[in-house]
Amino acid sequence: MRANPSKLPGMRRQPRQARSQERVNQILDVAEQMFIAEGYNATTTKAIAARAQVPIGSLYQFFPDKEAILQALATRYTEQLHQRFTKLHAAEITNLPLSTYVERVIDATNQFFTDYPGYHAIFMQVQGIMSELEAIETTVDVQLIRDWASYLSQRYSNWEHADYDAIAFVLVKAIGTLLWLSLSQEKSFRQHLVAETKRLTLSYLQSYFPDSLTRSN
Amino acid sequence: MRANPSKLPGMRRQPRQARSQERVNQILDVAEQMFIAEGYNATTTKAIAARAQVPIGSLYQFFPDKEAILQALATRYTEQLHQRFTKLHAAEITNLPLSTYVERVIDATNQFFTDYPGYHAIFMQVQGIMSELEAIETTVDVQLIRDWASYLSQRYSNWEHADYDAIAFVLVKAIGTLLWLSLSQEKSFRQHLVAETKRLTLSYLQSYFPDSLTRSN
Amino acid sequence: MRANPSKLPGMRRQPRQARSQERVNQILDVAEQMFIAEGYNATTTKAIAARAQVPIGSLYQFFPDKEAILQALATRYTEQLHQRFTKLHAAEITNLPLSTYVERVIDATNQFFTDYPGYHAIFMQVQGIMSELEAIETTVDVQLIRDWASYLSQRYSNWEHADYDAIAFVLVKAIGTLLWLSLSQEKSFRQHLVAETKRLTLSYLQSYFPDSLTRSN
Amino acid sequence: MRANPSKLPGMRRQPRQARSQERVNQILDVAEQMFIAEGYNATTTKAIAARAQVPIGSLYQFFPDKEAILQALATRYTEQLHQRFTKLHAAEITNLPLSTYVERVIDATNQFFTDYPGYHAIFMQVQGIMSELEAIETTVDVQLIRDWASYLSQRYSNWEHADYDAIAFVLVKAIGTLLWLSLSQEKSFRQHLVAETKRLTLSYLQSYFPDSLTRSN
DNA sequence: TATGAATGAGACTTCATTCAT
DNA sequence: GATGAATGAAGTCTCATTCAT
Repeated sequence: MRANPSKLPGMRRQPRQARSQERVNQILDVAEQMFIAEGYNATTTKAIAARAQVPIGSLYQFFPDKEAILQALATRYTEQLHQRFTKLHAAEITNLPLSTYVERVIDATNQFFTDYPGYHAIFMQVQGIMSELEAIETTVDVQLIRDWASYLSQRYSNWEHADYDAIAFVLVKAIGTLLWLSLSQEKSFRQHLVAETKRLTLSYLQSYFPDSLTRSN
Repeated sequence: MRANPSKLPGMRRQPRQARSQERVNQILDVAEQMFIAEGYNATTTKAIAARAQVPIGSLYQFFPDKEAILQALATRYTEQLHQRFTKLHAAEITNLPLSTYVERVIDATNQFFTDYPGYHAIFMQVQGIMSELEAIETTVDVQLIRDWASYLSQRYSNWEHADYDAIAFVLVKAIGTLLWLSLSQEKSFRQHLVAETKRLTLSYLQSYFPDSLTRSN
Repeated sequence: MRANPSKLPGMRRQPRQARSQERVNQILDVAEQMFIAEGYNATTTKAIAARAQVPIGSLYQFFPDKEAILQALATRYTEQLHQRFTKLHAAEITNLPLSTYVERVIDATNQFFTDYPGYHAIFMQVQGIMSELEAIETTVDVQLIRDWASYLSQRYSNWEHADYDAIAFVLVKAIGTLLWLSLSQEKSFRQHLVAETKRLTLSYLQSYFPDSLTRSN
Repeated sequence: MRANPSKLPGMRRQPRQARSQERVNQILDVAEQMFIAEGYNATTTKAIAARAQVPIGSLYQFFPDKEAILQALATRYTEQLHQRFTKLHAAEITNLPLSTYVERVIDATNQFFTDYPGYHAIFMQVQGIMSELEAIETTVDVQLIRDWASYLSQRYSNWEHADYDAIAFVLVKAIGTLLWLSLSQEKSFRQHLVAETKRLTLSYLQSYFPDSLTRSN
């Protein structure tokens, strides 16, 4: 159903030879590091090319402009996220208690942010850089929301009045933001934040179960 | 972009004369609009000065550099937010049911985003622009988190094992992100998102009440 | 733009195979269109190759560099002009009244400019592109001037003190310039210009006839 | 009736201070030389700035882009030409024999080309560079044609069926082209060309006098 | 103090030409 | 021979900031 995973949109030329593909990855890796370290605007195409050991002309043969590098990075993240989600839920789909499920999901997300520090770091900036609508479509989370909405609607098809898309949106964005922000907090506070994120998620999901009646303070 | 060797945070000079204060506000208003419309980087100091009808030289008397305008904008938001929070809670501190309280808070936050569209729009971009730690300190939310943590710890001092700072952090960031993102969604989905944000908040806070026991899926 | 160290004038290889000749013509046709439409400098060799459906590598087998394409174009024009001139004068050499001869020549020239709009359009630009002397030699008109001087010196060998080369030069350049410039004028003014060009030519040639005595204003 | 002569269109800023005006002239002088020597395209803005001893940034403060320099140069030529024409005809308007008038005009034009070698050299190239219509309006000759048409229509108001605009166009363009091209010819041929240009002009003008009847060859 | 002309490093991108396959 | 990916010097123009007036 998905497009060929190795087809990065925004790329000028589809490298067919190993050397080209290698170069594209070099460029992407370097760009990722530099975007994180210096910011998108402060990173020059010349510097990316230099650090990637690729002539600037070649860089522009693969990517029509600087923004296309960002696009390609986004696509790469999307693929990685989708894979992780699929793998996790393939295992998780069995009947685990909700609290355990939440635990696992948050931990996995946390791990993802550690493995790919650029994920949020880069795409926060991008909001104000790309043309508005494009940016929204580009937002890497879109695929993840789709995945999660699909999972929830299958697993908990009995929830009433549930808009699975909205729920998935809320989960992805809230968890994503909180865990990402937690990364730059002091260790002790960071742990609290992770714990609170789990509680937030759990209580939110629980609220959808029939026996979860309204309570007052 | 020449670096400023004597980098002073905030404003260079506290204008004491009415005309100066007026000019500073002019500049801030114009900068806010332009940062939203064009992005921080694409907005030139010259353009700000021109639209604000202030000579570029004068602009640089009030603000040591471009970033200082952002700082000043952040400060202004912080003050506005603090005021709103205080006003709201001054009234709200009376014993409203939690669900009503949540309702009011979310609606007020929503209103704030409508009144000050620059709030999130601008500070999302800024992450990658400012030096990392500085950016975090600058984040306007800091004051709001402080306010809310303080409020919660007074109001619900009986919660056990509660880290009010973490709770406030989670609330501010989750609510802020979700409502802000909801702004750019289609009306119908937007309304769902707001409703879900209320549910998220409510169930999270409820989870702190003693009678809120664990339930399985 | 790397200079070509072994600069060969004209074409690198005389294509002997039909396919090659076809490709060369394709290239020339496309180059002609693009030079007119976009200008010589704005037209890239890659674009010419692409539109001509010829690999860029092959283009460079036929033409040592971009300028050689211009040269080849010039040569092609020269041949076409020479043919037309010959054909016209083969018929015209009979004893037509001078006014009729002028009429026919101007009309034919006009037709040529319509048929080959690149003729002047391209070679005006070239002045500033090619090295000075080369440019002059390249000027396509050279052959035409030779043809005309030869014709005049045979037909009007009785003219005294006549420098047929200079006369032909004057005729070719004046007529060429005026008719070419007339092309971009409004229709009504254009017609006046053509008529004036005829008058200019006729009165100039008439001035060489013995009975054409000096008159005062 | 004409706009302020010191107002060069295409300029970004009207220099009010002596130093600025000096710089603009510096830039224009240097650009003129380089456009002649290397061609418009081969001349870089950086090189102009360097040779004019003006920072590149300042150059761009006076001229929005490279083409504006050409425009300014055109305007400068137009003014100079207009002045010369006016001066010459102020004296010439007295009743000189036509042949003498022609002699004087051609000689003066020749002198102009010697004094301002860039006049034709530059604007020949420009045809294919500027946007079409703009180029035509820009062409420096426009003012000269206007001047001459005006002069002729006053002096020879008795000519019948005469379109003074077309006549002036023909004269300016034919004389201009021939004399300019003569510059790059060998001395002896050059002299013939100048003589022929005079003959061309004289016989053309004479053809407008009543007693100038049609003659056959 | 107020002004705005001056500065120049550096950003992004292009393109004629080559040469390994 | 035929191909087209690779190359990198060089081009135009921007803009935050300063400082002489």
